[in-house]
Amino acid sequence: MIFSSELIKGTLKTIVLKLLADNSKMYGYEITQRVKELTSERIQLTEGALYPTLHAMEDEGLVTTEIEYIGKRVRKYYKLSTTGKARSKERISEFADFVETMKLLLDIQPKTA
Amino acid sequence: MIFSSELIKGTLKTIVLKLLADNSKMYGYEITQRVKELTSERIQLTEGALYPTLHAMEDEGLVTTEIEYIGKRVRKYYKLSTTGKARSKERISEFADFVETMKLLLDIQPKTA
DNA sequence: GCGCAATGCATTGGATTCTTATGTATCTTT
DNA sequence: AAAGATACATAAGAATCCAATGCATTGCGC
Repeated sequence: MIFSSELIKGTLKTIVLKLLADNSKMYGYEITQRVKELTSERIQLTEGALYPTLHAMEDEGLVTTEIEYIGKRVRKYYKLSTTGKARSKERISEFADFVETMKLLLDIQPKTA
Repeated sequence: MIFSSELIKGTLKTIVLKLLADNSKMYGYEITQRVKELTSERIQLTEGALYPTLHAMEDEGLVTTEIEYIGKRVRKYYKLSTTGKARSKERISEFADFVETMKLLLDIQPKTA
């Protein structure tokens, strides 16, 4: 089951920030694959959404980039700046709070694992 | 702290469906106030977002409406149709699954209450 | 009784965000 | 040699939400 894209809206930046916080550097395609893998294919980032977001994050100063060549193929790595690391923590904790609020609102019971 | 509207995106319909599932009938303004109250002001639905959504839900057959007059003032009640009730359950459970997936992805620890 | 805040409906313009489609190029597998 | 995976990118359009605005009624304070 793939989540309706409606739900995922607004979480893309948070997801990217988290992955970059855990991995010193990643490139765009790698991010899409990692998310697919980590979520058992339930969240699929499209490149049309991801690249503009990464560029915006660069403009905002949240990430820096470096180009590598794998053979003749270009690979553009992104890594978090200091600001980006702080932003990452902020967004994740904001999401956590949001989830708690939504759970109360929707009467969602904690999973008995 | 008010959640960044970015996060709330995509959850509006789910919230409305849940409130209508719990209350046999509600009107627009009441929904905005109830959400504000239930979330300690952290989620504030704007009317510009809510009314178009309610109208869309009516077109989709998820809700039916009835007009009441309080004095001379119009009040438009919304109630869930059978389809709407089913949709409500679907959306809430989808959100619950989404949250679990995101928690894994973001390494969010369950709150020790 | 007058003004302001609250109640209650609604629409519009704009911003933001994502999707779909397309484009280019290289590398790997069959 | 073709097909699929890797890897970048943009552009047009849809969807969704926000801020602003408008109208009308009701209640409260002074």
